[in-house]
Amino acid sequence: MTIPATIDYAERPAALSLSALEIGVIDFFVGAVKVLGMPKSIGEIYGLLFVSPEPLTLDSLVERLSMSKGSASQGLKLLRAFGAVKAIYQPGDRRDYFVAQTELKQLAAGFMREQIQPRLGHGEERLSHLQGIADTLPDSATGDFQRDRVARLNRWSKRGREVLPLLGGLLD
Amino acid sequence: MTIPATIDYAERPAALSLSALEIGVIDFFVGAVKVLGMPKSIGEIYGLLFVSPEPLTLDSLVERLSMSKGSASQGLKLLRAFGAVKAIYQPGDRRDYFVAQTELKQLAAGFMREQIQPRLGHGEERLSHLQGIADTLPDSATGDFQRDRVARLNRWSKRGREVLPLLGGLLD
DNA sequence: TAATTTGTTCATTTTTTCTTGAACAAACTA
DNA sequence: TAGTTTGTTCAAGAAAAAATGAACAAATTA
Repeated sequence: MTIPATIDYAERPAALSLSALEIGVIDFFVGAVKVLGMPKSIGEIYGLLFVSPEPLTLDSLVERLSMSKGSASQGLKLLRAFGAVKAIYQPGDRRDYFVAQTELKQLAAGFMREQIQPRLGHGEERLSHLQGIADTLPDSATGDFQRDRVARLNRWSKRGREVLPLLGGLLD
Repeated sequence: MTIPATIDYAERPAALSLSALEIGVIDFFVGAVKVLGMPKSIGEIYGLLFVSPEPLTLDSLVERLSMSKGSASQGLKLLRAFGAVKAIYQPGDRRDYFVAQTELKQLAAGFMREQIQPRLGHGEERLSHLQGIADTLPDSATGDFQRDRVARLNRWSKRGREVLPLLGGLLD
């Protein structure tokens, strides 16, 4: 298929342009990952894989999203760690092909495991350190107040550990 | 109480230094607000109010946290919008005094209302736009696949609207 | 073996977000 | 009224996060 001489391809280099639906879906996921505090490139990659009926290679993501190879590689790495994307084998082709994993429960579990749990762990450590300090506080009004605050933090933490696992059940 | 001449107060200007417990609690909240995607200053302000037995003025926050008046003012504004901090009236003093609101359920509700709900609203809009595009897709394999994807997004959205309100109940 | 394809890593640049501080307004006080 | 205290806003600077692209490694092919 040849190209009419009147079109200026300097504007949009070599990329196969995205359809309105693709743009819309990508836009949706870019917004979603922003809510979760992740970079836009993650939403772009996942979004395009999510609407694509066939698996895509790293290079096709780079081309269609006009994104650097570095970003695409890093983004896919993270998405695989989440279990949000998986690589599939295509016979007779050395390249990796990627597809979106679309089970909401699984996506939530991956996000929890990779992003939330590690940080909560730090919180627990800090909390036991705090408990140590609280135990040495003088037996004054201020000391009592502050011990009470630390006790409250411990209740929050306990509540968090009880509630988070229930979320999985709500998403099946 | 006088100050031994050997200590160099040039390092830490005029601020009343923080106790180990205060530092620990602030550190805990700085970590927590990071998880929620908020600036560290928010965690510092809330943390100090949380451990303080008596209400604090804007100026005392500025001084004890070595933070600019602008940050403190902006931070308190946001925290009040969340319902995480409230201003209380002190007779005979023109200044505002602030205390931390410490009901977990209420904190979660404020976060939901101010940070999450508005962004979910945008998502809903985008989604109905997408549905419009999906309806015009040709009756091909690709069209069917992509309509299915949009249908899946709608199910996710519906599920989200069902599940989020339940969270409040888990935190009482 | 040399050249090519595919993908990763990471130092640098770009972009975004946060903080600061000065200008301002409102409420009080001398 | 002029001056002070208290708090807000916002432009500009600083810091943090994300994207880029070039160097590299591994696997493959000629």
